[in-house]
This record gives sequence, structure tokens and C-alpha cells, in this order.
Amino acid sequence: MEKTARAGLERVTRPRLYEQLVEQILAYIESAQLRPGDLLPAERDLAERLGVSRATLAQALVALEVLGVIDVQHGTGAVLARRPSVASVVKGLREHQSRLPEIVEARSTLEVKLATLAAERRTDQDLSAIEHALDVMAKEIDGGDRGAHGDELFHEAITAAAHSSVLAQLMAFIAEMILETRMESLGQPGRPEQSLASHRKIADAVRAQDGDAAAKAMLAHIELVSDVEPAPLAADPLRGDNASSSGLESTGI
Amino acid sequence: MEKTARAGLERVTRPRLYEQLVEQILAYIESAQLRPGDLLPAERDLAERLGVSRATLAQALVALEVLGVIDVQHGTGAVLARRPSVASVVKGLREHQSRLPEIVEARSTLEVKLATLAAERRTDQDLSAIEHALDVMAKEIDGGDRGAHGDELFHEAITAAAHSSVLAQLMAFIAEMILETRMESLGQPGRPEQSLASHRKIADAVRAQDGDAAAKAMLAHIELVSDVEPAPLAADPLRGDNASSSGLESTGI
DNA sequence: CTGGCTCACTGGACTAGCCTCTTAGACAGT
DNA sequence: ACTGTCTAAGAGGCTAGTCCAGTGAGCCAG
Repeated sequence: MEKTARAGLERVTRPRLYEQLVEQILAYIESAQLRPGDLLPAERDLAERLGVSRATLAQALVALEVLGVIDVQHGTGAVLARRPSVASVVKGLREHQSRLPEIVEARSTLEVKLATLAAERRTDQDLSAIEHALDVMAKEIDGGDRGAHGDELFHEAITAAAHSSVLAQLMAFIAEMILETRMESLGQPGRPEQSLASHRKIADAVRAQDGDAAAKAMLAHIELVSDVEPAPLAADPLRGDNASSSGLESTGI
Repeated sequence: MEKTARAGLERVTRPRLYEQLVEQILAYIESAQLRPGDLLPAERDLAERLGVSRATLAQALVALEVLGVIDVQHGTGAVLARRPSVASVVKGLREHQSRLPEIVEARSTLEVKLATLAAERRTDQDLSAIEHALDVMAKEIDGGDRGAHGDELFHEAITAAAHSSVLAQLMAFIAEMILETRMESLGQPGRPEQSLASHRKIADAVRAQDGDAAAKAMLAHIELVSDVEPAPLAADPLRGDNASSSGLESTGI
């Protein structure tokens, strides 16, 4: 899953041993019915049973540690973390790729809250950034563009104005999901003027520091914008994907 | 669950070398202005520069790979992933430890939405789980307990009933933040009966499939429960950050 | 110009060994 | 009996050295 491969071709990567070990250890934990707090077999023991060297096993253990599955304690052993949640989160993210509607749903939830907070907490500087974004968007649309860049700026400015790093991180998380699912753009190219108008309403509410109005305006905006099919995945020539630019940027929301 | 570390004491864990290496490599990437697609120095080279063995460096590279920062290719080298975003999320989490109010805020945002969706989407089975959680909580409180386990069950059931894996993942994410910040409990021990009553209201709304009512009930519940000081946040001596044991279980919300 | 070969370089993995830390049990001293 | 100290076995941490296996640039013959 993931990575380049525009035309279906994908750089084959030889599987690493430690990855297999992670799988096997995970399976072992399940089959052995180990519970949080329990110890894994000793490294030397495990390595022998799995038929690998300690060094390689150590890599697998590091991976499991990073995934939050275990907690390795010097002199004691590898103990199962109290909750396999991290693992499930990460696994859930990568494997069972989340579907579009759910992502839109989560994003709208956050955006509405961000709009409310932005209205309540914005500084004058935040407001300037928001209005600057509107200017950019208006100019772009005037020039025939769909105003994607300005749109992005706008939502970033709103997020910043909410002054909540936690919510901002959650938004970043969602942005990643969108990337992983490779949805280019959730927004439709049409009606950029309408979109601009609803942005303006949000900005007005934020300027007036009216949280409820901001929430309503954001909700209306999202509903306006998200009742459209996702764009057909503009096929970019070759592997072009590294560019942090391109892609997802504006989801239209 | 689990009894260790009740009094805010935490098992000190000797820092692992590979963790430091991860930090240093991250710093190097930043300082060297490496961009996605660029190569890291060769393993032998890096190991010498950092003054560690290749085996240890290999562990650090595995960690970075799991974190999504790099992609190690046999015969080529370690190439920077197209998006360093994951790293930034993780770094943001670890460094600039998010503060309590923001976390509560984010959590309440999600919980309210989850309650709404739960009301709209619950199956009969979901409802059974929710009511079972209430039973457990009631029994616990009857027995003099503060009902933490039932509380946890309840919120898990609500989350499940909302049938949104994305939002569920965000909740898991927040749970992790709470772990990392080591907040013992956001909830107060007092008034478990009131808390149970407000849980019942939420359950009623979900049963009646009334999304708005569920949202209101959840909001009221959170406000009832969260107007208490957070636990004094045991000042961590050194860099201690491996969440590990203790705390969080139920955040009272 | 194409195809095949070579070789230097990169990561993958193993082995053997020594270090530090943890823990439990023996063995005092009180 | 209780308590503190010591010790040794066993756990993980890390290193150094060695060999194997991909990669890709460059050379050279067809």
C-alpha cells in the first residue's frame, strides 16, 4: 500500500526480515493470549525460536516499541503495553484505508469547531491573515483560477486563529489520511464564486467574534462544497508525488 | 486496571541509544535542508559520524522507517519519505506537549459529534453495549467505586456506535496524547451519581435516535465533569516520556 | 546504439563477546 | 522474626567484524 506507482508499477522492495518478525510476534502474542503487562520470551530465546540473530530481532522489537505494542525494559524484558491502541491506530490507518465520507465527516466536525474557536480567540493579526487569504482567493478567481491556493490559505488561517495545537494536529492527521487514500481533491472546481462568498461569511463571523455564527457559516460552507463527487484523480505524469505541493492541498472544503 | 504507579511514581527507563539517534538524525535532516527524495548518508558513514555501531544505527533507521520519515532501499540507501508530515505530527506531540485544556477541548468536540452519530447510526447491538456499560457503572458505584471502568466502557460503546473509524482513530489519538502528558485523570472522584445520571441521558437520546438531544446531553455531561482541576501533573524529572504504565484509564469524561 | 559485464558501493543479516541493569535468594546483622 | 546487604543468574544494550545481496554507473564488445 501507499507510495508512488502511478501507472501501477511499483518499486519492488525486498521484504525486510524484521517486518516478518513483527508479524510473527504479533501473531504469537495473539495465539498465546498474552495480556498487557505480560512478558515476551527472552531475546536470546525468541531469536533462536524464530531462527534469526539477536540483532535482527532487536530491530523488530524497536519497531514494535515504536508502534506502541511493547515496552522494552533493560534487565527485565519486553512487556506488553497496557493498550495495543497505538498499533491498532497505525494499522487501521494503513490497512483498512478509511473511506471518503468518513473523512469528510471528521474534517467537517473539526472545521466547525475551529471556526467557532477562531471567532472567539482570533487576534487582529489572525484576522489579517484570514482577510489576506480572501484577497488571494478573490484574485485567483478573477484570473480564472479556481482559487485553490487562497482556499488553502484561508483554512490554514482559520486553524491558526483557533489557537488550539491539539485540534491543529488532528487536522494534520486528517490531511495525512487524505494523502494516504490518495484523494486528490474533495472539492469541485465549479462555482468558485459561491465558495468565495461562503468564505466571506465565515470571515465576517470571525471578525465579529461571533462563535455560533462562525460555526453555522462553516457548516453551510462545507455542505455547499461537499455535495459533489470527488475529482477523477487527475493523473499526473510520472511519479510526481513527492512535491509536498501539488495534490491534496485544498480539499475544497 | 493495573495497579502500579498509583502515586505518580513512574518506572524510570534508561534512555535507549537509538532514541537519541532518531532525534539527531531528525535534527540533521532539518539542518541539512534535506528534501523528500534525498538520500541520507550511508550507514557506515552515519554510524561513524554518530559514534555508534551499525547495528544500533540500524535500529534507529527502523524506528524512522516505522515513523514514516524514511524509506530504506537495499543497495540505494535511506531516502526521505515524500512527506515528513508524520514526523512533524509525532514531533509536535512529543516536544511541545499539548496542554490540558486544549486536549479537553478537542476531546469534547469529538465526543459531541460521536454522540450525535451514535444516535443516528446505532444498531440494537450498539444499544445493548451502551446499556451494559451503564449497568456496569451503576454496579460499581453501588459498590462504592467511582465507576471508572463502566465509564470507559460507556464511551467506548458510544464511539463504536458512531460507526466512524476515522473519528474513532482521532479519539485514540487523543487518548495517546493524554497518556503522553501523563494526566492521571481529568475526572473528579466526587459525584459519580451525577455522572451516571448524565450518562443515562445520553443513552436515552441514543436509544431514541435523537442526534441533537444526544449532542446536548453529551455536552452537558462534559461540562459537568470537566470543571475540576487537573491532577497536579507529576513533574517528570528528566526526559521521561515513554508513556508506559499508570494513569489515564478513565478521563472521567 | 544496444546489450551484457564488471565493480564499487549500499544495505541486510549474522556471530561472538562484553557491558549494564534487574531480580531473587542467600546471608548476615539487628 | 525482621531487615538490610551481597551476590550471581539472567535479561537487554551495544559493539566489532564478516559475509551476503541488491543497485547502478561505466566499460566494452557486438
